Amino acid sequence: MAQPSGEARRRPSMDDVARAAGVSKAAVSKVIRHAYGVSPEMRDRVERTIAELEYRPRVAARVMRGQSFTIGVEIPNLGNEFFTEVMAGASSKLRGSPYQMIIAPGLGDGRGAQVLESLSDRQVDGMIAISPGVSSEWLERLGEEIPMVMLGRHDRAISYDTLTNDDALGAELAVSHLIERGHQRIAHLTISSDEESWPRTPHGIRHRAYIDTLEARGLTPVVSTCEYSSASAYAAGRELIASGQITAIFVGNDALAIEVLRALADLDLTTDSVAVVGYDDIPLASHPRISLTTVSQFGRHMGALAIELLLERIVGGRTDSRHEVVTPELRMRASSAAPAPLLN
Amino acid sequence: MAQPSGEARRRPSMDDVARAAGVSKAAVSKVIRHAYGVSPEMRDRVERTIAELEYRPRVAARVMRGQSFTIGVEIPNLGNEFFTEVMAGASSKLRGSPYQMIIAPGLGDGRGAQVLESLSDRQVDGMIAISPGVSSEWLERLGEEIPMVMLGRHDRAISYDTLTNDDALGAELAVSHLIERGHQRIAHLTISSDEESWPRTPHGIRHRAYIDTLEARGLTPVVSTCEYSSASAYAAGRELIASGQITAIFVGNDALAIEVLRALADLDLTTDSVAVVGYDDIPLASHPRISLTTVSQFGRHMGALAIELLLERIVGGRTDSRHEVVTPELRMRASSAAPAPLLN
DNA sequence: AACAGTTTGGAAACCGGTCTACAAATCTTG
DNA sequence: CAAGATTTGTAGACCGGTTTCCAAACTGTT
Repeated sequence: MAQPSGEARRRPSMDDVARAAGVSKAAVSKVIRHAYGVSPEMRDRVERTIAELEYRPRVAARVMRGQSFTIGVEIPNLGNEFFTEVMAGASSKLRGSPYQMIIAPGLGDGRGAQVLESLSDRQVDGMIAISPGVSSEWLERLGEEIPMVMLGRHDRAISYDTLTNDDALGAELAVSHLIERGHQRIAHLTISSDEESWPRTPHGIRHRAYIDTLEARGLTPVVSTCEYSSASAYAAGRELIASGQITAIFVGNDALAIEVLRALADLDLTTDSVAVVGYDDIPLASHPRISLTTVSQFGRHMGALAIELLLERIVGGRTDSRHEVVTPELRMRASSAAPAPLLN
Repeated sequence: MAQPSGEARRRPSMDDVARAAGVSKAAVSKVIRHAYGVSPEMRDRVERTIAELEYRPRVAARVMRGQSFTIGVEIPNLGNEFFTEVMAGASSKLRGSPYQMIIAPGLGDGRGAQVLESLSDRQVDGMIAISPGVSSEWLERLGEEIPMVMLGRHDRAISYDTLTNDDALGAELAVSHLIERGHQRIAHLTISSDEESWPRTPHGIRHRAYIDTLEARGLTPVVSTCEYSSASAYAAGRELIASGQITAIFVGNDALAIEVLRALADLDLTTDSVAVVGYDDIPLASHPRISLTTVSQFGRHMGALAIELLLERIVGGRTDSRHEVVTPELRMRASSAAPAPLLN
C-alpha cells in the first residue's frame, strides 16, 4: 500500500470510513457527533474503523452545515504582554472543551476591521476582539452574524457583549496615588489616535480621568502622545523627562511605561527623579528590576470571563447582550515609592 | 428590506451576487479569482455588484476545492517574547499577500501534535511550527499532506523544511564568554524533558555544548532543570544561587533568565555576585534595567525566513526540502560584565 | 461566405461533511 | 398475534464555493 513518492497522500474522508466499515456516511456522521440513533455495535464498529484509518473530519466541510468548533481571538498587538495574559486566561478556560482557539494578530493602524472580517470569513463559532478603532455600528452588524465579545469597549452594545475594566477609576487611582506622594507636575503619556471613537476607548477614558483628577486638585495636565510602538514611546518618554518640567509620568499602559523606564535609565536617572506609573499590571511589572507601580485590570481573569460570556452565547444560546465591568486595583511598587522631588 | 429583529442576518453568497448581477456563479467565481476568460465589462459589472452587496467569499466553501489562503503558526508558549518576535517577522513578510496568518497556541506538555492536527483539520495552506516534542516520523507524514516549515529542528527532513540557529555554536559562545570573564563554576539551567528527542532539541543541544565547552577546559558542569514556567524557573534559579557553589548561570533562554534575575534580586544579590547569560536576545534583554547578556538568534529574521520558505512551497511549488541554519551572535551586556568573584 | 481559431459565459459535477425524511426492523402493548 | 410506537440505518438534498467542459459568439483569413 506504499504511496508513490512525491505524490501527496490523500487523507481519508468520511466516505472512506463508511466504505471500510460497511455502513453509510450518515451513520459515520452520527457516531462522530455523538448523535442519537446509533446502536452500540454500530458505534463500536465505526469507532474502530476511524481509529484504524486515523480519520479526522475536515473542519471546512463540517462548517458548511454545522459548526467549526473554533473560536477566533483578535489582538491588536503581539508584543504587549497584557494581551498574552488575556489569551492565557481564555486558553485555560477553553481547555477540555471541543473548541480550538486561534489568534489573529492585528495589522496595526485602523485595520482591525479587516482581521475581524477575516475571522468571520473563516466562520469561527464566535470571536473575542480588542479593536478600539472599529466603529460600533459596524460591530453591531457583525455581531448579528456571529457571537462576539468585545474587550475594552465602554459602550453597551445590542448584538454583542462588552467587557472592560473601569478605566476612569483605574486612572484616578494611579493619578491620585502620585498626588498623594507629593507630585505636582504629573505628565500623561498616551497613545495618539485621530479616531472620533477616541473618547470611548480605554486610553481615551484614562486620558480624560487623568485630566479630571488633576484639575480637581488645581494641577495642570501635561499630555504627550506616541504611536503604538516601543520606539515611539521611548522617544516621547525621553522628551518628557528631558524637559525637566515634570516629576512623574502616568503612562497609558505597562508596555509603554517600561520604555519610559528605559529612557530614564539611558538618561542616567532613576524613578527617584521621575516617578513612573503604568496600567495593566503585566507580569513583568512585578519584576524587582522593573518594579513598576501600575493598575491591575486582571487580564487573565478578563480572558477567562470573555470565554464564559462567549460560550453562553454559542452553547447556551443567549442572545441578549451583557456588559461586564471589572474593578481595577492599584499596585504600588518602587517606581513611585520615592517622595516627589522639588523642581528647580 | 428591513430584517426582522432578533433573527441573524444571512450574509450574501456567491449565488446572490450572480443573481443580482444577472450572470452565472461561475462567472462571479472567475472574477474573484482573477481567472482567465472574463471580459472587462463582465468584470466591471460583477465587481460593482460585489461592492454593493458587500460580498466576501466564505473561506470554508472555498477550501473544499481550492485554497484557504491561511497560514497556521503553532507556538508552544504565548508568554515567551522570543516567539512573538518570530511571529512579528512572519507577519511582516505576509503583509500585502493574500494570506492571513492564524496562530494556534500550544497546550503545554507534549500536546503540540494535537495543535498541528487541528491546524491541518482546518486545511491551512501551510504551517510553521515550533514543536520540539513531536516525533520526526509523525511530522514526515504530516509534511506529505501539507507544506510545512519547522523551527528549531536540527534534523534534516524529507517532506518539510527545517530552520534553526546553530545552537551548539550559540551555547559555546555564551559559555566561553563566561570562562573568559574568569568564571570557573558555571551552572546551566535548562528545561527538563524526558523525551527521547531531547538530544536533538535546541535546549538539548545547548545543554550538550555547555557540557562539552566546560569539559574541554577542565571545568565541572552543574546542571539544573525546570519546567517551562516562570515559577519553576524562578525556584530552580533561586536554589542554584542559594547553593553558593557557582558564580555564573547560563540559562536555556531569556524568558527563564529573566526569572533568574528576579530570584537574584529577591536574594538581595546582583549579577556582580552571580553572572547570568540567556539565549534568544528578546527585546527586553537590552533594557537597561535588565541588560542581559545573551545570544541572538535573530527571531524576527527567522520568522520572515520561515514564511519565505513556506511560500516557496505553496506558491512556487517546491517539493524538495531545505534546511537553513542561522548563525547566532553573542550580545554582551551588564549581566556578565563584572569579573568573576572568588568563592569562599 | 465558409471556415478555423480564439474568447466568453454558463451548466453541472465536485469537495466532504451535516441534516432531513423515510423505510425497515425491533419492541410494546392489548 | 396484530397494531402501534420506537429504534436504527440510509438515501439524498444541501452548504457555497471551484473547476471542468462545452456551446455560443466573435475574430480573422481566404
